[in-house]
Amino acid sequence: MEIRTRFAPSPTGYMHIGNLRTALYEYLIAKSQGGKFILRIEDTDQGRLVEGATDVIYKTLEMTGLHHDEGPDIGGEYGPYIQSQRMGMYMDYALELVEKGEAYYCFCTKERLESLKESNAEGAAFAKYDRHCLGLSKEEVQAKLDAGEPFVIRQKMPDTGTTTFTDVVYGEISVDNTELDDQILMKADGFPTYNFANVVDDHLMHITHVVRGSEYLSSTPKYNLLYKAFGWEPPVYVHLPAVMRDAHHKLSKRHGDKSFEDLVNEGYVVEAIVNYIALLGWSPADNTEIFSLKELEKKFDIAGLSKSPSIFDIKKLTWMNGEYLKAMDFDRFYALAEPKLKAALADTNLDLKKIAALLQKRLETLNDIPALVAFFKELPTYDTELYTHKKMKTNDEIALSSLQAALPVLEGLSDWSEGAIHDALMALVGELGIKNGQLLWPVRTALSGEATSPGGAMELADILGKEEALRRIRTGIELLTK
RNA sequence: GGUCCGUUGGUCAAGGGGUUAAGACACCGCCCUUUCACGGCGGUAACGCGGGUUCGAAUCCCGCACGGAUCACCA
Repeated sequence: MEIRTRFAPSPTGYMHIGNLRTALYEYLIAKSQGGKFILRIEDTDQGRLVEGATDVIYKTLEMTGLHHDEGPDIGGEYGPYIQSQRMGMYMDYALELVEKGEAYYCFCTKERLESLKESNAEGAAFAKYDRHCLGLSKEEVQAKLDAGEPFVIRQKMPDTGTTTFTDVVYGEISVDNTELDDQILMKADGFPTYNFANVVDDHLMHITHVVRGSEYLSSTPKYNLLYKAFGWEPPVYVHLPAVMRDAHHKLSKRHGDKSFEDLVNEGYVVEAIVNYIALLGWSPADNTEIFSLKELEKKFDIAGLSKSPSIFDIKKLTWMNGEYLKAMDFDRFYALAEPKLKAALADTNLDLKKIAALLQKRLETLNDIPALVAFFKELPTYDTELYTHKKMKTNDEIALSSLQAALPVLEGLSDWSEGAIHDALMALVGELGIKNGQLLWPVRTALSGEATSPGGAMELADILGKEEALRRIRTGIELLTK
């Protein structure tokens, strides 16, 4: 049987990391078995509708490579794939259940339900519906219907026994049927409740594996009973532990946690984000950690899913991002870095590619670029203490004489290339009989004005160009002469 | 409160009766090096608690504690 999974997000305007991980696993469960991954937009919460929100979903799936096989934008056999366009069909299904005696009309007012809860007493937050309307005769129901009384349709739960289902990650779970409330299937406005619509949609779309957050674990018995009431084959359930911000809170946009697009804007590469979240709640049979989506499709196995929540660790993502940056070919890296470099180094004639090449092995995120390259544009004011470096065996005095010796040598260079600069400076080191660092550290410092820089003396001199490099060395000599 | 679920280093996690309890991130140290990085090598650090079962328990069972989820005419 072909595996079919679905991603059913609400269009909220951004892609939550937890949702993206759910989508990833749904995609992988299907694709690792040659199945289909379906997109269904659950937009029935009119109050939460956000302009352009569905585009965010399409765009995210596109960027991450989680291509769906069926969906609102590309169609498919079991549409429509937008829930708000399916609204007409649910009442018939609910009525079918009423026919079968698996559901019943309820005319109770909200006020009555309210008072029911209040009378429930002793701190118990939960009150089951008292089935006031279950005993209504056909005639009574018809009379109320004819009178135009508003109604809902409730699922009739079994009075006895237990409902058991097997979840792929959590194992066998049983619940006493007396725990189950006669939940509402159709609301008074004629629309289905989320739970009901979900079951009907999943069945109609031939979804074989329902993959969702573990918060649905406790309502799954009701889902299963619904399938049973219809005489439908229930799906395989795969409940996923939450992605947490810390030990006590789920990741949430409202509390300032980053969405997928936030991370992208902060300079994280899409592949690294996907790679990292794949590992939040799942681990491969071997010990590898870095893999592409394609590799994941081969490697993925439901057995590697874990039961306990995992905390999103931005530090590890950051490390992984650096790994991706280092591993990608230079052209791609340059394409990503160029906009940042251009912005940071506007109005200069610097060779951006050379700078990018220096940067590639030292970056963790693209957004680190501006701070790392600012000195190329303008020499920062710096303290001469920078010239003192224990390991390089330098101090102000040595730095001054080194810079003074280097100046004429560099001034006399006609070929201003990294190789030529290298040869000239190394020759000078030999001539002076000092250690490499005693010449090169002061030069690097004078050129950058920073304690650390992407690249050493020769590289910086080359990129800055003869005129600017010499100017900075003279500035260094001046500072040290005071 | 009822019900359901979870608990291995700071974090992600492997391991499912016998292990010196993997690996990765982070942190620390050393090496390499013209800085910083990269790279290499090494180090600190964990089975929530209490009972059982067993020759032997991180692993199986039962309690407990702690944490989370859920209990809408929301999705």
